[in-house]
Amino acid sequence: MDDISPIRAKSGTNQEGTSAHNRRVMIEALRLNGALSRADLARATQLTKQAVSNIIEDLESDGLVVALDAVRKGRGQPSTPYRLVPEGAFAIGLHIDRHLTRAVAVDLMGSVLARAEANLPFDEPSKGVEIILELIAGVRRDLAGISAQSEKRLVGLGVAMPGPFGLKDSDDKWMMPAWQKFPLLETLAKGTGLNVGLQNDAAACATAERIVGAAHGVDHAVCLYVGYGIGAGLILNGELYSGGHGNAGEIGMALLAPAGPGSTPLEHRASLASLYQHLGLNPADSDIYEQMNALVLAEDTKMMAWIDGAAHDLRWSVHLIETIFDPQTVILTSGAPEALARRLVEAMHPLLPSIADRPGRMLPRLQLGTTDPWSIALGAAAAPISRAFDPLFSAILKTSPGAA
Amino acid sequence: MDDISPIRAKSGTNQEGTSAHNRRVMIEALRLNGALSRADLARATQLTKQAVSNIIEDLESDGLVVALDAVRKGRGQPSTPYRLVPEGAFAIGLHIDRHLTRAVAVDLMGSVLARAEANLPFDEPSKGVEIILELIAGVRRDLAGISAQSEKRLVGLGVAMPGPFGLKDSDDKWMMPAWQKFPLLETLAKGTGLNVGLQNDAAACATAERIVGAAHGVDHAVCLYVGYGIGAGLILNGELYSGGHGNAGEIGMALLAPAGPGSTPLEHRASLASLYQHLGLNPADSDIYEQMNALVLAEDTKMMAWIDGAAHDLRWSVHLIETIFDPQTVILTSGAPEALARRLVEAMHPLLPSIADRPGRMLPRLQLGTTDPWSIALGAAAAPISRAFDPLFSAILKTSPGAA
DNA sequence: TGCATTAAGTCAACTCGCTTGACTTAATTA
DNA sequence: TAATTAAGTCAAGCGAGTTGACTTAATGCA
Repeated sequence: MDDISPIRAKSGTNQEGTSAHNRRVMIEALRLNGALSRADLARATQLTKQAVSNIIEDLESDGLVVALDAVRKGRGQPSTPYRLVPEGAFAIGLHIDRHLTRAVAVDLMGSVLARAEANLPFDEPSKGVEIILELIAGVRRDLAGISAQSEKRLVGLGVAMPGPFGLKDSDDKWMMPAWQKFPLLETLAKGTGLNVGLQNDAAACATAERIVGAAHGVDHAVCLYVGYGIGAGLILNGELYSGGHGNAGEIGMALLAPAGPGSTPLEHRASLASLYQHLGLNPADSDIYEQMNALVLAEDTKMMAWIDGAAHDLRWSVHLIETIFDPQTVILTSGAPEALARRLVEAMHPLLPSIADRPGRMLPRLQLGTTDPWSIALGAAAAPISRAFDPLFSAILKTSPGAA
Repeated sequence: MDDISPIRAKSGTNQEGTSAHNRRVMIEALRLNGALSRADLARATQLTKQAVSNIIEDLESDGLVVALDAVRKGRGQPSTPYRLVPEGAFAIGLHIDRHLTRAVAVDLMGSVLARAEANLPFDEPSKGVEIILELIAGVRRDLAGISAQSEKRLVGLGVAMPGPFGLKDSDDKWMMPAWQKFPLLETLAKGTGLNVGLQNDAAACATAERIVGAAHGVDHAVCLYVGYGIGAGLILNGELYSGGHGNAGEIGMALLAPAGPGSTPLEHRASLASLYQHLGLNPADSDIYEQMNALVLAEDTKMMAWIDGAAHDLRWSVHLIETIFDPQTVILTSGAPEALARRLVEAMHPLLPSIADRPGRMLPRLQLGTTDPWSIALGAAAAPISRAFDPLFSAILKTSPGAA
């Protein structure tokens, strides 16, 4: 953000930027529409048939798209649809949580091809990094067994971990203080030789919903993630928004009232950490997931009470989010078992009135997203893919580091 | 957003898009840095000297920039700095409020060159539009007296009025129901022959702060506007964010608590409307501004009580905004007298803790912005200028309607 | 059966805007 | 006075989308 030079200016662009943008537009169009012919693409992108032909030829020789069988649909020469090749690119995603870390390998379409997990020492990042590097190496080996070209086509490593990042030194047990100070990204970049990017867990969840979930093709969506903490992933104008310092959406610390006894952080009321505390569960238990599921299915009184309490605050969070962002939809995702997340969404209804309560809505105001515990790692992996292949403003600029 | 064609895709770009982007980058660089030589611009934008030379030549012949005297600064040939020409473009801004409407003409630098105001019938838009068209015509005449080329260089008409827009039919007295239904933009477009754009008052305020105020050159800022209602103008990634349906930032309807007795819209506690009600003032009084000012200067008990109450809720609003957006700064602007706004900002301190409370901050967490009652009209006028001259993603696309 | 119609896709020449590298201009410094 | 440094220009080059004519291959109608 802060330039070394005192002159502030955006970067210019040239034909390379044009070409990069158009390639990305093609890829996005194929991702959103499944398969399209060159003529379809030309109409949709407003480029000429010839320009599209050249770009598709390039993409095909790069192994990113393939032709399908020609289809006859009425008069005229049959069209040849093209679709993305899943094996056209791969990425590694890493999800670091308090007690556990997960790594996945995904392809261009966001399918998970390999996965691995391991326990993580909460307070010893230097040991933890070794475990992580081993985990990543394992996933890479698995991936290499699936596609011989995987290493060449690996576009990066995405890391997701609980935020917020870069605050004052803090010993807040909600965060992971030892990890906050450790030079994680540099170490991982050295250890893997890959481009490394970081986002918080909620942002990763939103990225996952955008590539393969409920936010696919939606340009304005907010993804509420109820994990150990709670956060919101913001998709604004079709891009993830990270704020001035990368901490946008870190609503766990949001106070529920301006002052007085109700002035509690949201995280203390509506997060799995608060649930564990309420129920006296130990988050380090290996069967914690099953314990929660059983309690929900049994309609355990204390569980139901927590759900009602959390729903009360989440309902209002949705109201505030709608009021502030005017999104097309809000998606609730969670690291909790699906039955629990479903009960939570049900308990949040009826929603509070807001500007989202408008005529002619296409999407529901609130929907249940994924509850797959691997989805954050998936979202982390989707981030480098998105950086490399989605049409972004930054991708046209001369300083753009991304490749496509 | 919703295409007629079932195929969804972004538009491609070509050399025209490249050129348009680079022109805009030059203009923005000159706006942010005052005056720069071609060599400076080449370094800042990462374009070649030659490319910059050609673009500057074009801009000069278009009357958008002029050369200043050459400056010697060390070895080498002296550089010739260029600066923007204020008379390079003009725009009209219109601020429609409940009882009053204001029109201004501004130049490329955002200086107000002409202004006019009139009372407006609250319930009769068809009569109101005639008044408005007359007002605009008057401002245009004044502008033509200042610059002979003004008509040729008029890039558009920006309209700001209280939102939210496009909701269910409502007779909420806080809104302007008759105006919501009236085809205002079409009528104004026909009546003036100009491109017309609409934003809500808080967004206009943020646009004004960005072009000539505290948000100049800041890419992540939120502008709280305390007017008859209350709203937030969101500047994210250097662009105004409007949400999925143009109502982002309409926080007046945000409930202050999830349920129960405290569940009041923010607008009922922290807006000038609530102040008028609290003090028993009549907003239609012509000297309402002076009345408020006198009460603040006299430290009137009821006034101070309102300030304390509003500050209580606003302090918390700032906390939530910081938590959700992670902006570089929050700017409080108001249609109230400066003394009142200043007291309000003072009463909001100390601010609540949030992620904005970080080490190494450059900008204050909260600052007082403009209290000029004309600033919304100014912001409305700045919008078409921004659309036409700022580097925007949409400006590189083939469908881009803006001119530069 | 045969020909007009329609649409996908290609060919080759063109244009536009940035790039390249050498060159000119004009100042400072030794 | 000559070397050095930096701004800015010149002219050829190149890459990517555009243009318009052409080819290919279906359908539909007589």
